[in-house]
Amino acid sequence: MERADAARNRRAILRATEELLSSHDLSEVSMDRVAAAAGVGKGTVFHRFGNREGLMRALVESRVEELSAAVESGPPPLGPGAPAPERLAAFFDAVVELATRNVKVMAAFEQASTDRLNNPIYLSWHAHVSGLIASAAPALDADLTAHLLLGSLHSDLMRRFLRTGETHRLSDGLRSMVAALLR
Amino acid sequence: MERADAARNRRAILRATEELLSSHDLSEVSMDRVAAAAGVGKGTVFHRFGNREGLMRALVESRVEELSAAVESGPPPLGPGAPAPERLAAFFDAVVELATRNVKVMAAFEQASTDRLNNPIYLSWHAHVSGLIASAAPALDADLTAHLLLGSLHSDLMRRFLRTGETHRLSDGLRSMVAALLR
DNA sequence: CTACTATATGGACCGACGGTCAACTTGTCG
DNA sequence: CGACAAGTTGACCGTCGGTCCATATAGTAG
Repeated sequence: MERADAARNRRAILRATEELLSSHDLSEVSMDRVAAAAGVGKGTVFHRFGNREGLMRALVESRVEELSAAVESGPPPLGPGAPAPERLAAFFDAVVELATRNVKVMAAFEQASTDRLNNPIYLSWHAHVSGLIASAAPALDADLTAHLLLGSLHSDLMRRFLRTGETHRLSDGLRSMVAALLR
Repeated sequence: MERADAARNRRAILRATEELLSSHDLSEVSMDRVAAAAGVGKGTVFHRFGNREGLMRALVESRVEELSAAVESGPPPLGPGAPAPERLAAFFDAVVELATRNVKVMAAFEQASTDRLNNPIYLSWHAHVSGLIASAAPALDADLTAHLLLGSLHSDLMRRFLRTGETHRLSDGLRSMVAALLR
């Protein structure tokens, strides 16, 4: 069990990080500043989250949970039940939507990651996409194709299209890419 | 004109960086170490290349020149003359080959870049790919599609497939992706 | 309420980093 | 050769992520 004060601080730190990220440039959000903004000592931040990557991952995870649940047991087409191509399209729509709503957080996590291909979030997304591709187009190299598709979704691109408000172009483009691959 | 000693130092620095990158982990290649390995003062490195990103860019540029020349005025299918779909396939083959032969350098540049979508190398590659897509498949969002394809080629993925010696899977996968899109 | 313990806390401290700068040296050219 | 532009240098700077341990406190058993 986590002590009550520890839980309170964890929430305060996550909230402070989020707030700093939304109002400042990524390079200005240091661990010291996070601690100060959360009103705790720097040691506490590291005690709770291990390191910068851990903090950013926790932040991303809090945003991703909902999507994971919807994918695993929500209604089609995102959840189980719909044909693979439709599930794929729905998944990428959802990811783009999620990512554009949280660009700053995603960028922070991306930058703090040492091992982008092996973090739990990427792994679960890759497993999902790869599985769907394998069942919809057995002739494809599903594992690799999933990597290629997910690789397209980096935060720089998100920012570019978010800045001009054209996030629909992103989803549309990905949709037609998926469609073309599965044809 | 660049003075003789300056030119000599420039070459020494580039050579030292390359050597350090190939024999050490990326995180161990600091500007101090580069200077020491090149046998020059730290100030010289910054005087020549501006900052870390500039140094890494110069290193990448030296590897990329040949490809650029081949694309602009070499023989088909890489150079002008061949149909757009074949030029595209040839281009991605060449980029994968180039990138796998220089993973460490590409990774170092990628990590040091503040602005991945706006550096000169990315810009020229994007212009090339985007132009070919536009002429081969006018119905596509060429600009975006080029970003998506190029986004797939990050150094983490390179490393993954290089480690197991399966770089051909990368080229094959990209080829079929391009083929599917232009079909 | 008290005593005890496991857990949490904070901030001084650390080594390393990228980057600057002013004093100094050296190549170049008339 | 002399003079000046160009290049060189490494001590120095502020900041960063991360550690450590003396101190404080929540939770619990008696």
